[in-house]
Amino acid sequence: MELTKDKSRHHHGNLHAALVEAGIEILRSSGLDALSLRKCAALAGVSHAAPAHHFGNLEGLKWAIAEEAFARFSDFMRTHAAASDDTAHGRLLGICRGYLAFARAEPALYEMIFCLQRKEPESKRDASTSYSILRDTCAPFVPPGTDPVIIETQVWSLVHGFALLELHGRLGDTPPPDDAILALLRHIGQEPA
Amino acid sequence: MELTKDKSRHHHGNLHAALVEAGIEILRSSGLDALSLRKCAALAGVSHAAPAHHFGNLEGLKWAIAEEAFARFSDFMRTHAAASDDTAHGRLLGICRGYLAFARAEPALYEMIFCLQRKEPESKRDASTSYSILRDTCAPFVPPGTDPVIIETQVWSLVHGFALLELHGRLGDTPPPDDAILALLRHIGQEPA
DNA sequence: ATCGAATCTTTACAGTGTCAACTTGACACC
DNA sequence: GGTGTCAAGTTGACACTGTAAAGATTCGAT
Repeated sequence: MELTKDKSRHHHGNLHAALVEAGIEILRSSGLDALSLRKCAALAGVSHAAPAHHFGNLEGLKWAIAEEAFARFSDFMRTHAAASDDTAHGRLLGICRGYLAFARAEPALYEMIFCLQRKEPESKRDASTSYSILRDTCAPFVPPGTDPVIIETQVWSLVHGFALLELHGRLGDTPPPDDAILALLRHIGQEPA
Repeated sequence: MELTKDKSRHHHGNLHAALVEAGIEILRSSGLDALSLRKCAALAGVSHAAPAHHFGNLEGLKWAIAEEAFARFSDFMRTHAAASDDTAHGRLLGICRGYLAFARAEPALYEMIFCLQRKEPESKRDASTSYSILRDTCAPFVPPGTDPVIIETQVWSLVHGFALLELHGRLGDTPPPDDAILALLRHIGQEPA
């Protein structure tokens, strides 16, 4: 059951990473509610109070896990963007499909990173790279004189809302297909007729 | 501190409603994480195990609170819709503004009702009336031959995503104004150019 | 080799959900 | 009136949680 053996040594060597990996494992197998400091400690083969020493508290551990999760999340979007048409619209649809694919592939991870209340500014290496993907992909659709944040927030809101509604079972047993929802993005940046 | 006095009687009389009200009070003052069976019991002036007798478990209590919350949520949407232009677009913007206003006025309540994982089909009287408001308001925008669920999900996703992103602090200190985001809805139901 | 600091363990405590057994009260029935 | 029955709450217990304090161990620099 333990991910790391070698209980001989007092010092673990790389406990930080081991605890993050244990947390991801628990999230995957048992969901967000099952994540606890003590279970991570047990899975890493370490005493129950060790995680607090590294991360301060449970929220600290969650942010550490989130940092790793954001990296995988960005990869998902990049991969799906590369598999789409090499046009502005194709790339936009691509990252949206990647976004939704990640939410379905790693629901607990997805829910954790986005439902985690941000109190301090996030570290440079996690969410900001995901956001820069969004920003770059949205750039061709920003009309002159418009704040890019508006376009980015429209896209993000639509995809994020859809992902969460489906994840929480609000869309019933047969949610509408992704592309039907994403079709709204064909009008992104257009002036109203 | 207790909401209900009269500790003389063994039977409370209306403990169900009292516990729901206590839960709402706790959500308002201390947020979603602070909600617990025991605190509700204490606030209602009753023993710690009484809530479980009524609601089975914590999730049962949450669903009971959600039922009341959905009613207030529907009122919010109706009120804001009535205060908007009496056109199809005006009503659509109205319920969206009501949606966002509720999320800001009662963030813990909002987060609870929508992040609660649905396991059994919801009871008839709660979320379905909120959804029928959405359905009725979206009806004028459904093109012939299109599944109405698609239009409804597009609207819901956009507003829900925006509300949650703002609530969780993902949009920074100065989120874009509501109407700038909702402007995307001017194209709802249109065929792509 | 030694000292200090970082790392992890041990112990302890309060709060949580949940269960089983018990008590109290209300109500119908004879 | 007495009685049985059942729902409504209480009490006590248990396992689990986060978190803090204090002790043990190991690493690293001097």
